[in-house]
Amino acid sequence: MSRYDPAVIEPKWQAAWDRAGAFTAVRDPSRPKYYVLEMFPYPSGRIHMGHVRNYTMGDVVARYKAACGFSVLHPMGWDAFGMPAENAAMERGGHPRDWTYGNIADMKAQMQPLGLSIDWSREFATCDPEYYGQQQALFIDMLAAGLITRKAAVVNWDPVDMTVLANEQVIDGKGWRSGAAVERRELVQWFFKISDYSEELLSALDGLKDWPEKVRLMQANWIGKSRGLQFAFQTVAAPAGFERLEVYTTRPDTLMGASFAAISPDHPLAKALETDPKVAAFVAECRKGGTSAEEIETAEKIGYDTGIRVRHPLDPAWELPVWIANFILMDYGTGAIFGCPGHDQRDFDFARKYGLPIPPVFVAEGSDEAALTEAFVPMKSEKVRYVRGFAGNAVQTGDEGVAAAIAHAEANGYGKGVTKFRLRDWGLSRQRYWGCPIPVVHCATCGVVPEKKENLPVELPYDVSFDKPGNPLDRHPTWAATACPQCGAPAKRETDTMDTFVDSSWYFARFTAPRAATPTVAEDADYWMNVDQYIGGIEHAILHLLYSRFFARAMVKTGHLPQKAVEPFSALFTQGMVTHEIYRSRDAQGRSVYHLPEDVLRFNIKNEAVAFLKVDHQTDLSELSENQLQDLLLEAAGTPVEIVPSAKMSKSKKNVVDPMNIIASFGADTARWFVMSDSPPERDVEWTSSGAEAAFKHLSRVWSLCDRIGQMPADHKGDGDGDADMAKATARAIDEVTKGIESFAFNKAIASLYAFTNTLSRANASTPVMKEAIRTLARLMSPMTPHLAEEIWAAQGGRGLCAQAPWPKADPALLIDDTVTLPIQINGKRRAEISVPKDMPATQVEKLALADEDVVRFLAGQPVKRIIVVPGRIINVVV
RNA sequence: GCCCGCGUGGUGAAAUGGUAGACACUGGGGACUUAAAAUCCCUUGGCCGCAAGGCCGUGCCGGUUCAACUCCGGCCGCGGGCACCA
Repeated sequence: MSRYDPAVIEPKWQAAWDRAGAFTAVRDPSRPKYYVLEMFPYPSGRIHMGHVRNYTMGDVVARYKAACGFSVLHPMGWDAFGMPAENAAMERGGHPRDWTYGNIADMKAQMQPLGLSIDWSREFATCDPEYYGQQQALFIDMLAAGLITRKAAVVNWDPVDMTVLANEQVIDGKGWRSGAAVERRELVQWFFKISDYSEELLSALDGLKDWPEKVRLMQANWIGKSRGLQFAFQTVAAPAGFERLEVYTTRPDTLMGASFAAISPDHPLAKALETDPKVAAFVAECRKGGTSAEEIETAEKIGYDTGIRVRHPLDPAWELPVWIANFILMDYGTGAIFGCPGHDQRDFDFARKYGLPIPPVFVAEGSDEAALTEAFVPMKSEKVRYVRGFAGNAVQTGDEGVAAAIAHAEANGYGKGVTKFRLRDWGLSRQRYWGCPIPVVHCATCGVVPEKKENLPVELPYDVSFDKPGNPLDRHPTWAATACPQCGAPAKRETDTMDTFVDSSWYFARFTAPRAATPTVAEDADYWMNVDQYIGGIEHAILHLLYSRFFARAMVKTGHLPQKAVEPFSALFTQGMVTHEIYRSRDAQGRSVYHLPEDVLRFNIKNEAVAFLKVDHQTDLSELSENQLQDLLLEAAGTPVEIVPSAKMSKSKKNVVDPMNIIASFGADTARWFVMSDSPPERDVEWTSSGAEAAFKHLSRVWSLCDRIGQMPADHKGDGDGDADMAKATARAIDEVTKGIESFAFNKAIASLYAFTNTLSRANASTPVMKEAIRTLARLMSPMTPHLAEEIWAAQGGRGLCAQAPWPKADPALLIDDTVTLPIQINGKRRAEISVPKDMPATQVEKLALADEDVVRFLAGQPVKRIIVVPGRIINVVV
């Protein structure tokens, strides 16, 4: 009997696929197409288990769809611009370009042994000038189409390094390198006008039927459409030009609960007041810290009473103080609010802190007015009783109250109902080197002028240094010097580069014609778009996917994509992470020390997991049995390590498993089989070494089963029903695996394959039926374990490559059982079961059930109140 | 702080209103073996019981239903995102 040796068979079949050009995508109008895409990776240099899982999922779909007769496009590329390359250059020397291309080569070499059905001829990296040059062409067209603008934006400013920091570079309000307190500072930046599409991006979500509901919800909340009231307060004692203070509120029904007005520290009025040193000091205090919403919203709420007053719109005699407050965002609404502490927790906390009144506007229906200990914020759909209402009924829902308040304001001319969106324009300027240069020129006479398309790409210079902080492009001696594309006078290039989200917002379109001299080619985009199945991490649920949806619209508008591609991803699947338990010990100071799984010996004693460090043993551990090892370790009391529950694999916790080690020990098919089995793909999967071994054992069992069937005498006859049973089991396996793959329930498809393999290995059917069954098994396994499937296919007389064989079809007649087993519940608890013909009428089933001896015993003569028969499902007897 | 998820045996999970624990891992027992490894077979939610069988059980509390892991309300815990990480 031969041994299952993936190291031999895997390279062999990969070479065979290559020779056959099995995965080269060809535009074939006679066949339906299928475009499957996994989110392309950042080239960190090492693939990890998350990549293996992501690409295996895509590969299962790609191979399955190819078997179903589709012309499949399954490309791969590299999201290659970004900060890590610059950080590496700063920390270790070298150049971002060399670092990146080196990593791409390393990662590609690690991906190839997985046997993925990728069309590598379409590969590109976003840092290829060929790619980003086309991105610059897109930018120029978008600029001409009015989709891009320039305005001020707030950035994290490191006052010591004199540079802009990314949010992740701001740690506890301090710059990660300098340690200096970060400030918020305004800078003029380029923006994509994504907010022009707010309504469109929101309403089109309804059409994305094959997207997870949670992603659509997150995007809808992010876009944040709200209906509210905008009105102006008349100010008292405000500087000239600030006679009115515009505010926006989504709860105008709480207007009578106003106890103060508050403006953002970035509000023009706050700026006007900065001539007062006390205001200037307060505003400076507010600007400390980073720009992230998390940081701003969790910071302690502080305020400054400006001394200015505003008149309440419903009672000019009623004056409210105007505060500057750090939690008011200039980007949202008008940058000014009225505070209603009774019904907003932030306003409540603020009012408490500064001793402002907290009047309730409404109370729960049936309650009386009482002093509040926290803000009362019921759902807007809930009915409440207004004790300080001014519009609509005394008892009404919040929604009704809001509508009535807007109507009241409009009728009385002090405000109007407006719709606002939370979505802001997309700032794309980055003051960094390793990104796509923004293709514009600043000319003293012509102003900002786009570069001519024939001068593209505007290429990054290679001779840059990373010895100082700041943007190397900005301090390059010659690069920025150019001629104005309009007047020809000496002019300066834009030295900002683009956000890397731009690169990933259209790569899926570029894959349809990756070498074209234009961003896309109409015939290719027409044939291949849209992406039929997009697969990636839930962490991209909002930004990447929203930006791509915007870009698709922009590309339609500028003629680079057909109208049908406005929603570029027809179906989306978000997969979970790969996790691993963590091994931790403590050093002399009690600090955590983490250990790699490969340095730890882990086993179970009576279902109790224990782990020890593999250290300092003179004996060669590999020669000992597990029992001997247990004895040895327990006796020697090797350093025990604590097993910490699983978390996402990360370098800092050292809970990483290198896919290359797994492939070296067990082969790619085992790694692929394991990541697809057990856990549902949208959930996190726990990597366990025992699980990987079990996967390998199972594949070895399939291998020896194939061997055994191959050696069966040709004239072997099975048991009486052996052939019929095998045919039924085969049909069921085809049906279940097909449904599993179609519904992204790969774990269930694999469970069916386990069951089918068990049936097959215990079956006694005739030789031709057994051979047919194992060929079907090979076909069904091939999306998950393509190399093993080819080997079995070839051994059992399959024609051509398994990878190019059609998907098996189940005979529907074999899927139907003649009799069904019906559980019988008494008062909802299962007490008995009966077997009946599948189409027996309910009345007859009822009689049979009540006559069942277990049922009679349980009922013990009690009268039956009701009996429910769900055909083919269950019977419930109520007494 | 805000938005979105998730929570079922010792473990990964299955069941999406209808028999809770399919399929696996681990553990326990057995066969084979001089012995071990490998392989194969049986068993494996908890409690009570000699057994037949019974009771309990899907993070916690409450509700809807003939019937709830599944739907609704509230809480707890964990994870993802929050616009310059990708």
